[in-house]
Amino acid sequence: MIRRHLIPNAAAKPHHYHKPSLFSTSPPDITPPFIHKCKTVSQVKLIHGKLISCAILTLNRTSHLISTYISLGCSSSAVSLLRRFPPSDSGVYHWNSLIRFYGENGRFSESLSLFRLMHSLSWTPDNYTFPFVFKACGEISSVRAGASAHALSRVTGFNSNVFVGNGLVAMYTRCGCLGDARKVFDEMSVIGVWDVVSWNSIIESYAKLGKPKMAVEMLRRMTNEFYFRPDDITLVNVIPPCASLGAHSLGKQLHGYAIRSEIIENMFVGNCLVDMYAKCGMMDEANTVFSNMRLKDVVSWNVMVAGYSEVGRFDDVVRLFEEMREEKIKMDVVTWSAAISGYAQRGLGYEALGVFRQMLSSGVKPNEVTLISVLSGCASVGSLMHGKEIHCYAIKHPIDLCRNVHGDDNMVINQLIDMYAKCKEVDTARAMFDSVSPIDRDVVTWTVMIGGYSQHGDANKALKLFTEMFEQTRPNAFTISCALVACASLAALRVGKQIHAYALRNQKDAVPLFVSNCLIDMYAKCGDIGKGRFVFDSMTERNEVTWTSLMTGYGMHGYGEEALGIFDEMWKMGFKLDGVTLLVVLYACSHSGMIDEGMEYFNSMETDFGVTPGPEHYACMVDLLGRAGRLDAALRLIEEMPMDPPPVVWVALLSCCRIHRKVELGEYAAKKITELASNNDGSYTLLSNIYASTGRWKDVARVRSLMRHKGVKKRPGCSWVEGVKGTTTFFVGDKTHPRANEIYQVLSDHMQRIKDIGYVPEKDFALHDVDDEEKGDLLLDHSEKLALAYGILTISQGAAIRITKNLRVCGDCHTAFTYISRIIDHEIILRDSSRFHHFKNGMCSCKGYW
DNA sequence: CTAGGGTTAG
Repeated sequence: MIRRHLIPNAAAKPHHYHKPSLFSTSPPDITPPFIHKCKTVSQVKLIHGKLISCAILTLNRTSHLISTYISLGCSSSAVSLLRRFPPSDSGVYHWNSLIRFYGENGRFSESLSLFRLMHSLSWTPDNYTFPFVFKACGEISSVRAGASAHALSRVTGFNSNVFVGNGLVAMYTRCGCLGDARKVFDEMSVIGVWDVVSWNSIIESYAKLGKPKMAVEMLRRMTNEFYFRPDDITLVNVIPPCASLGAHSLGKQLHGYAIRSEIIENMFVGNCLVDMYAKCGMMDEANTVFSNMRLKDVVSWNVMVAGYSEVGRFDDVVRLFEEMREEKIKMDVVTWSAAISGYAQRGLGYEALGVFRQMLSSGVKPNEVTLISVLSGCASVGSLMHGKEIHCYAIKHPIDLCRNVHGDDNMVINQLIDMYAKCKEVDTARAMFDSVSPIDRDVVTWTVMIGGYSQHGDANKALKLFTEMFEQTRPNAFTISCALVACASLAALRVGKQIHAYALRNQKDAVPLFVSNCLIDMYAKCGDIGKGRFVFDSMTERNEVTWTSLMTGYGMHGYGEEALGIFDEMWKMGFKLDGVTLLVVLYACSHSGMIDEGMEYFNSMETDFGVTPGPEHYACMVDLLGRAGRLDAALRLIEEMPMDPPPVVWVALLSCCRIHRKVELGEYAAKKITELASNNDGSYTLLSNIYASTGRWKDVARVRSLMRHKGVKKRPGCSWVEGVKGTTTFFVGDKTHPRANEIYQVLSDHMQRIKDIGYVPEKDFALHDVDDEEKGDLLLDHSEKLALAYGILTISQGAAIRITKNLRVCGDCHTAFTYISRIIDHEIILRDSSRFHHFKNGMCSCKGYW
């Protein structure tokens, strides 16, 4: 009390202080504006100390001190000052400032700690406190803290404040609690405190938490029932839901409203509109909005790029990309990632890699999305080396293989598994798959591995994994289609049917188009083209792949007319016909012996369909002509090729030489294959068989020894037959089956019976797999014959016997099967590496073209 | 002294 009136001693002034003016005066001059001029904490502390020593620390002065401390970020001093005072209404302001200060600096946990401290010191938060607190809870996604603050706001009666209510809705949204957000929103209506922000917040809730329909519905109620005028934030919240719903007419209305209300000037609204039109595939409209935007940022460009990329207008993607460079738009990680992914998705893997390098040199840091994009580029071109490089990059840089930008996904590791599998390193892929603990595997992890096995590894392993998967998770449409591909390659009709049934049982809406396409392919490759047609007929939507799949099916079953019919229809319907379509047509002609038609299509490829023939088309034509015995024409075609003939073309010629026993031409073709440094195991076997068929045994021995010398391994032929209890596989001369004796007995019985009706073994095929002289009974050993015998033994009368062979069927077996089909009560459906043969009543559907 | 915003992927 006495010291209060003491005058500060001027001599106490610290000599090192550079602004003596502050201290050259007496206490009454230390006024608030003066204190606020302090630029450093130490200045404030000096004044603080002075005031204490003068005992003139009034509440009023303290208040200015506290706010100065807070504004300078020295919250500890502010807190220690606040703790000295009993709670008061005016003091709450300082707590609010403190809590806000931490929030503004992203220190949300500390913000909440202060709130708890304040509460424990018996201060009562007010309507300003809660919004800061809820914001902090939302930012750290803590429903616990949020809900307890919510409870406190009820106790204090501040929950009827519109700011508090809006803060709550936002908080629950950020915590992912849509129900709670909606509850708060509804409670607010009871006390009638809604404002535009409340509506914006609840719309945002639905938009962010995956309920676009409800977001749109809330917009309707906001405008139609409660007559609120949407503002720029409303539009930014509701246009993305329109985009994801494909609701372009509502989007257009909002666009119109934005123009009338001049909200269109807001760049964010513009970006949303561009994105909405782009996602609805309306690139012209998107471009109009984009061009009319006065202010654009990198996002405006990004959404345009993404839009063009989505609809496959890749030239426009590149154009925009170049324009961005010219206009010096600073590209961000999204721009680069989108460009990389655009290239990768078009199969332009090396271009994708090039863009990735440019990105690195531009200094923009790649993120998870960038890496998966560039990895998919590596996968698309099968570049293992680059893929490994990216893998190393991911390890060396702070990129979490098991986290995406949202922190909840295995994107990078899944993409790595996919990349390794597509680069034919299936075992490496599997090792990575195994390194992900089962609990962390998601449906994509399983799908890429199953897809890897079904396309580049062992389809049996794919199906095994598919079964294992059910222990942990359920397949999606992508998984299903991968499994169907595996069934198709194994001709596993039974499993294929089960998967088809599963897809039908578990469909939410319709079976997706691409799954149906896989089904057609699966049924066709499993020998049931009728069921493939059934799937085709029951589809409500078809694309070029659908039509091509059915056409391929008809082609490989020898239904040339039907295949050509499909092709004509496709053409009439205006489908884009590409190299693949044409190749399928040519093969259909080849498999049905339609030489003239094939020639006609081939000759008019460029003029009528605008497709330049590639090496595969030439190979197919060589096959077509050669098979028909027109080997000279085939050779002429090769010589007329505008490019250097690749090995496939010569292999096709060689295999025709085998059929027609043309030794010299065969040798010529084989020489070409060797010159092209292609160690094709099939070509050696073919050549050796040509020599064998003409009795040139020394040459046979020479080729065999050459193969041994060069380490060329002949792929072992094997056949499998689908039975009730699963699939049984036979190799050449296989005696490992428990019922081997019975199988051989059945086989020799049948062989004897067909000899009686005119079958003569074609001995030269015996050399297919052996190199000793015992040619006699060896024909009996062929895997397809063993499979057939097993089928006769186990499959019920009248049912088809379905056999699949990994190589081309041997000529003698083909003849034998034709005879056997006369004496057994089964249709024999044989799939070899090139097509289907349906043997029935002494006829084969291939009519000799195989 | 108070709350709310866009884009990229398998």
